[in-house]
Amino acid sequence: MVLREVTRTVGVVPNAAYRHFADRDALLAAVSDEAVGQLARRMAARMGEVRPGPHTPTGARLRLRAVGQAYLEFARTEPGLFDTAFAASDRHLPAAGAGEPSPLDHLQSALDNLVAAGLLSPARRQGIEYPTWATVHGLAVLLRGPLSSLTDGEKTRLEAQTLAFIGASVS
Amino acid sequence: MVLREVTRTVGVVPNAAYRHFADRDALLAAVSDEAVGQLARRMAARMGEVRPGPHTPTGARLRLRAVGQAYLEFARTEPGLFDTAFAASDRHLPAAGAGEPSPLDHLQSALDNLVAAGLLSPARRQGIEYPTWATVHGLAVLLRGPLSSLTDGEKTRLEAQTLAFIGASVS
DNA sequence: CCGAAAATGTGGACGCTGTCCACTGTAACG
DNA sequence: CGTTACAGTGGACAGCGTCCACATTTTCGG
Repeated sequence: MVLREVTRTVGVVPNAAYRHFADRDALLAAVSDEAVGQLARRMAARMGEVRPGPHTPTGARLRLRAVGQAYLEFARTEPGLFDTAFAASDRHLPAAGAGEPSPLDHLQSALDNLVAAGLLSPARRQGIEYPTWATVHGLAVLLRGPLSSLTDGEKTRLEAQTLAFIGASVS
Repeated sequence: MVLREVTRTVGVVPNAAYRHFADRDALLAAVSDEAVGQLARRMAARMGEVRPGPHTPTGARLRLRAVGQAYLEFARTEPGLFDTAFAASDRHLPAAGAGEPSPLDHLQSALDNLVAAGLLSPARRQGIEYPTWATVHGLAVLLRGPLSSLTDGEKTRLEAQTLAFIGASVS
């Protein structure tokens, strides 16, 4: 339900796709990589909008919040890309080589800022990116699944509460 | 990739399924409901194993942990059912009518115990089931996706850290 | 106990999907 | 200009979910 659909919107016969992608999964993986990149860029943009310096307490806190907000915003405004990003790609873990920073990289640096600002002890910092990621990711998934019947207002409030929930555990 | 597969393992022609389910999605929803029920029962079982009383501080904390552990254990030992549970069902939100308690019901009561034990203020209790659920659910999803390459030991440690993460935010 | 009615299963077909093969057209370039 | 790589075409295949008409079994009230 993907390959033929893509070739159709491109206006080309299904087999033409095989000149560019090995199979359906390779096509999906390419879209997934693009989605991960978009998410990362959106995170970077939201972090860039924060005024206080990254090593000030408020600056660090606002940056962590910005990362989470960008994640949830992406999941809500680009549901298709969000789904695809987590349906196929291996690009979530920081790229071994160079390349643009992954979403996880941005989360890491936001958490490092909290440490630099003295809000998070290095001991608690250890490995906390995963519970943090899980919380935001889980909310994004639940909001598109079992909680999809909530109103937009309720969803927004829940997003705020969840980011506060993270803040309480992370400092 | 479901309907014909099921009828095949049952040893029956594909059309026979239509005597029992309206279509593929209805079949999937039925399996999903069963999966949600199994998850709920597993939670209840783990909570039942906790010795200290539900309204004692340790009892309340251990019950919340038991709920989370049951969730993560279910996701790891029954990946197929876990996926299906969240692919179709509407039975995650507490059943409006009677019926057996949903997974969310168990989480709610564990959180209520924390309040009764004096570990969680009623104000913070408000709506906290969703960030809590999101954290555990998100971890379960990430462990089967981007974090699937972790060793079993790393996964177990991460599960423990995540439950501690919740504990830090919930009390 | 029998016959009607309900429940369950069968066979064949349809349009859709991803995929393979052999073939055609077209652009690049020494 | 001719070769070579590249991109697209046409036809076919098996598998999927679904629909229809038909057969078989099970259940039950008179």
